[in-house]
Amino acid sequence: MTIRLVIADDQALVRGALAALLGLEPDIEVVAELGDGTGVADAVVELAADVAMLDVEMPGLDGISAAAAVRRASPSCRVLMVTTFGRPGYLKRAMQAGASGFVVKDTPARQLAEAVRRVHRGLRVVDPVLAAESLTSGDSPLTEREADVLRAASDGGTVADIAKAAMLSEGTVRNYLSAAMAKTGGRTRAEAVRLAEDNGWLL
Amino acid sequence: MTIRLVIADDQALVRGALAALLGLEPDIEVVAELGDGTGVADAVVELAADVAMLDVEMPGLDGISAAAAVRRASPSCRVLMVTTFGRPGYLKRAMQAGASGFVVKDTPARQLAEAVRRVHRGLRVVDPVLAAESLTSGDSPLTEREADVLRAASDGGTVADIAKAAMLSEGTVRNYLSAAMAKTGGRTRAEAVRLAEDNGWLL
DNA sequence: AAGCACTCATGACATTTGTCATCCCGGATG
DNA sequence: CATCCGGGATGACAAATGTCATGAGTGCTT
Repeated sequence: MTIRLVIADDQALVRGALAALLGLEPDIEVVAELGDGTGVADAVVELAADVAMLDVEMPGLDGISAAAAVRRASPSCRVLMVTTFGRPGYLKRAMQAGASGFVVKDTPARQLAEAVRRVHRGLRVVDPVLAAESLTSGDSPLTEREADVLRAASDGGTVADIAKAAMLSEGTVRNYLSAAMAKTGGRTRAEAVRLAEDNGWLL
Repeated sequence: MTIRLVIADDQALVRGALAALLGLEPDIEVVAELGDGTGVADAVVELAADVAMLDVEMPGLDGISAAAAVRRASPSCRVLMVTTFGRPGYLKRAMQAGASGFVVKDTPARQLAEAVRRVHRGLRVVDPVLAAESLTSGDSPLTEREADVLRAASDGGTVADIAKAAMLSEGTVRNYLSAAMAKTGGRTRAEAVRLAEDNGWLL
């Protein structure tokens, strides 16, 4: 009995290559390839998939939300997250969303099929390096608004821009930015954005 | 007679998957997989490769430099660049470095093998969307130092940090930043960094 | 009911940025 | 030879940013 696998990744090249690689395994059958997160839950139900392999960074519905949707729609289907960037914060969020595994894209290719089998068996698969980082980095210290403001600041606009985007007064924006800088340890707005992003605190 | 292909990409998962996908083609033989750009030229010579598939973003030697190295070491070997981000500036730089093709990672998987065959035949393969963007975006307006300073600014440090990193006076740094902001159209330092990065003007 | 954390806002203040004029030097380029 | 361009620097000035104290309202705990 083969493992029925659904793959979702926004980069078509990666998605296709991944499907080809895993399709070679005799015990794995790739039943669907999606380019974004929106249709994943439906596909899992419709095709009675056993495992869903999801990229964290995707247009439309992101991987974390898609994972939660899959778990809701089909609790018997395991979720394996695959990501380009090993942001510590992502790991915890993904696990809370019901993922069974979390690997980064520079893990050796042969380990991937094994990871799929493990999560299918109900085991958890977590990149050990990432797990360690996740423990040291801990939870996000940012409040929702602080994260919102940092996100709005991430494309480099002025305080006025951010205030407009977040529907806040300029003074308030500066306060939140100041708080975010203190909590992240950044000395400038841009540094705070970078640090928060690297930790996966901005979603 | 098969096409002897060398693949270099820093993400092991992608690299392996790509190799698996292309290895399925009867007329393509993957003779080497590398994780960075440093050994590519040597590998191409040693293995008498016909085509080198290189990622632009790699640790150590970047893809553009690796492409130039390959062309120098073995002019008969064609280079196909593959990139995650469709930065217009990369395209021109890659072509100037001697690449024959340039595709982004979200092109359909089946077109990839065809792209390899095309560059092997001596044809050029360029993502049409990217080609158009490249024309509108044009050359980098930044001088070398301006780009240096922007790069140093890209991790969010203060003017003092940048000055130290670039061995310049703080006033000079501010002048270069000001010039870079004017040329990129950014209204803040961070925005200028983002715009320059998006255009592929920072390497 | 009191305490606490989060949200939103002002106003005042010291720094930091961004802008501009101006200078010197060296290498192209006319 | 003169001129222009890039690299490097200084000083002055206006605007933006970062910091802090303070206040008020909401909602959740204990």
